[in-house]
Amino acid sequence: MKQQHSSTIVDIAEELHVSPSTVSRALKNNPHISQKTKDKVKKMAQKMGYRRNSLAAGLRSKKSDIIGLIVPRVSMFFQSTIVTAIQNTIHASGYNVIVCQSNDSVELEKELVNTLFDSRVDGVIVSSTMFTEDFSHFDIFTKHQIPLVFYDRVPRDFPARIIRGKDYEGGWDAGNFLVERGCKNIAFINGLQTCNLYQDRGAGFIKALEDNHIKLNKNREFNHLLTKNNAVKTCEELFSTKPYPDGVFCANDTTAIEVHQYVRKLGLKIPEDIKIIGYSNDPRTEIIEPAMTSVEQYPTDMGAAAAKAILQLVQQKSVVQKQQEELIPTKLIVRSST
Amino acid sequence: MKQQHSSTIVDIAEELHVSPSTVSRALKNNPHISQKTKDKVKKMAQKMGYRRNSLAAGLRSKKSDIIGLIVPRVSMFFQSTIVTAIQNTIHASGYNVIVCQSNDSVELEKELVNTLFDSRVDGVIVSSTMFTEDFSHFDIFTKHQIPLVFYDRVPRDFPARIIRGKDYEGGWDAGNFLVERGCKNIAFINGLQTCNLYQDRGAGFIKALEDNHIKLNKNREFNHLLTKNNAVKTCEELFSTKPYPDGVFCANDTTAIEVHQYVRKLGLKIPEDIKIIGYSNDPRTEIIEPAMTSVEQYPTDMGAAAAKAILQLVQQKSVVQKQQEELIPTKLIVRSST
DNA sequence: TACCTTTATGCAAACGTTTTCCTTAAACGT
DNA sequence: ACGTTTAAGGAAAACGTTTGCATAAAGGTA
Repeated sequence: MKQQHSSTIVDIAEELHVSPSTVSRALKNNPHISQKTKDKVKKMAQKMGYRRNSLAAGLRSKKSDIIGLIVPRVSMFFQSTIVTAIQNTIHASGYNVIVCQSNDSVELEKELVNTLFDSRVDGVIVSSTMFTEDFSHFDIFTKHQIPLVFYDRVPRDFPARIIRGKDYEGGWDAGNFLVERGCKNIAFINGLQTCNLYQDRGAGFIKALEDNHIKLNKNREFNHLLTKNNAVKTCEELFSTKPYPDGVFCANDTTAIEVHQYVRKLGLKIPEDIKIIGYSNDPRTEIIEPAMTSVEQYPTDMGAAAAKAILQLVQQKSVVQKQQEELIPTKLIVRSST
Repeated sequence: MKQQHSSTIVDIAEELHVSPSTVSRALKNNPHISQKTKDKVKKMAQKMGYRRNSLAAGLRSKKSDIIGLIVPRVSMFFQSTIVTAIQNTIHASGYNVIVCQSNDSVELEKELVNTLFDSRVDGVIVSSTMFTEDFSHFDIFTKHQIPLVFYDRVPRDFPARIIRGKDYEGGWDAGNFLVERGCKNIAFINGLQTCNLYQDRGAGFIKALEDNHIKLNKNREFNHLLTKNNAVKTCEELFSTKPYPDGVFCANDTTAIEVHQYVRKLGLKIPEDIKIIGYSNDPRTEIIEPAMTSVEQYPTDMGAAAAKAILQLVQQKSVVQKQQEELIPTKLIVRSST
């Protein structure tokens, strides 16, 4: 009953009185093998419960049919949607994905890079941590000709394919829309400036205000980790003195939701007294009341684009020499909060 | 510049005029190697940019230090939280995790089982699809002595470690609480009966009503996939005739939220006219207004338990012969919706 | 001095494939 | 009837480690 030793290509060969090479070729539908032999081999493989050892195969052939994926965390809506899209696309092409979470830790990210390299993955897709400014730990892939694609959180300058959202435009749209809706006294809660996302969203937002001849008061602008706790602290500061702002743009939805809850507790009416815009179109934004205006990033499209990019590079075994960007549009989803 | 050929243990050996075995042992801190040699080897490895080939190592040593994880989808809050917990715990013990999504497809699940086996993972953690009733495709692991742990969506009878929530108790608490709050005319929207979760939540819920001498009207009980669309359809049926139910228990939060929105559009007041309870304590439940009562499942604890279980089995190389269950408690989080 | 341990290292096989280079026999063309 | 092509398959090396066994040197003991 207990079958300790899983059968190998050699076992099948012996059973059938053919050579191991014939078995290997037959299983891979090599044209040099007759149909009759192929059938015979496959039937026996089936019967003996043969399963190929991909470690051995990968060692010899120098490819694993595995794509590595490094993401900051799968528990964020945007990222988990992307992971799903990537996995579906890649699996449909016969490759497998191994998903690793960096937990937004640069140290862990470096470790994961090494682990993936050690596993000899055929290609890598990365959305870096929020704190990654030096991307040199990814050099090992380019140095060894392993295709590399970044998405969303990406380096400014790195010889790789880059898929990113139009964060500048997303920020601009948010800023412009607040002004259009009559906001004069605007606050802006942005993320850490170590990350391209927040640099771009911020630059776009501020440009929109400038374009409308509105200036952003310096003490109405915040740059910090966009967590619940930080959002509350910022609210305490922001609403410690009147006049209150009449419009707030938050560079992520978690923050926007906290602000929303805070100002309602304060007795302010949304959108009459204050308008709020978030970023990412998280499912919570349409549940909250009044529903929140937010910037849609089309994560499914972004994931599919990243997957297609890596597949293309892997299949044609080419490594890009210089940065090559692809942009995914954004769209302001207008709801009751504005 | 372009370093095509990554250096191997043999390269280091030649450089240092020692044997490959010495290098191998030195790198793994084998006690038979002198400290001097270890230092020398490690320094050279570093200098030459050596990275071990884990395919080769795994092939020879018959272990990969990789734990496979099969989950239905990472985009659900409960699951993504668990994945994170599992990954953190396992990584801390020096193993790596490869995450695979079955997308709730039994076919894909079978494929993933094979892929993981082919990669010779050291152990496997599984939360099955909602439709998996026949678990025999997992036999390959037990047959080859590869430890296996199921969590959340688990088989009724399978020789493996099982970590599951107290769904029966969770259901009972929900039922009992609705009665306590005065509901007489109760509706129950449950998931597909192919899945242990919904069988248990259902059985517990109904038992609670029985214990309170309340009977559940058959046309107030639904069993279907718990999607948004289905929730709306069920609402249309449920609220097509009066009297409306005065309490609803939904076996997941997505459904509870849809019901919530539906009855508010209908002009009913929550909780005065109707009370609603969901399951899983999804972040959306505390955002929605009024905030929703829901059953907390402690996904982080469940993930940690699953990870510890597999690590223990892998490290002592033991395979369990008969089902062995560990239960994670649940807790009814009472909010304004009741 | 002879013998036994201990310590540090080398040798070579083994892991299960894939792949390069051959061999053989049959089929083909003229 | 001859050389030439084609089809089918085998032999053996190779991929980069790990590991059981052997060995040499150094140290300890009687």
